[in-house]
Amino acid sequence: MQRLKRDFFERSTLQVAQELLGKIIIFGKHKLIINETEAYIGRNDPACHASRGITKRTEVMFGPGGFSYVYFIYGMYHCLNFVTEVEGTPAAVLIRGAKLIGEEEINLNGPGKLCRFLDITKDRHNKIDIVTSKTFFTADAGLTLPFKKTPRIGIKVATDKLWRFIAS
DNA sequence: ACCCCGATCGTA
DNA sequence: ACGATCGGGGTT
Repeated sequence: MQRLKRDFFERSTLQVAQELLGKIIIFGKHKLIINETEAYIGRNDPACHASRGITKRTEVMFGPGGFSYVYFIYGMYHCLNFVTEVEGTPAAVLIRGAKLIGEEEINLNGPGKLCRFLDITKDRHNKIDIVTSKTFFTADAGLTLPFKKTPRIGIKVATDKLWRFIAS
């Protein structure tokens, strides 16, 4: 198991989003395999929070890759992203689905469900450097999963982009 | 201070 | 197909 370093995240967001499939998230005592992701890329992607400029919420996306971006949505749910690209290029990969390893193999399909299960909140888990954290990080277990590309879910713009990647 | 909308989910 | 539920961000 090789921990993912800064240079893994500071690359093309589409590349990172695809390669994150099959990678491992270590979150405290939990281990999960990522099986669904979406890419949100910069100022010209109207679905990307960062396309409306830098705010308190989105500032982490403008920083270096390898940080968590956790936001609150619909008054009830949190969503987990990993920031990609180098500092100054705001982009991130939304973790839409993952499967627990070891313990009961629950499929956490949906970004809200994933965060609810792991009790991830923006107050505690936004802007964490997952390249250096000892309790929240990602790793390569040598697994590559075949996947399909589809439009992103739950957005009303840029639905022509096939930027959702789901293990198949 | 006010208003509209949202990278969701469970139920119908 | 729809409602729950409230923070974020833009506007006044």
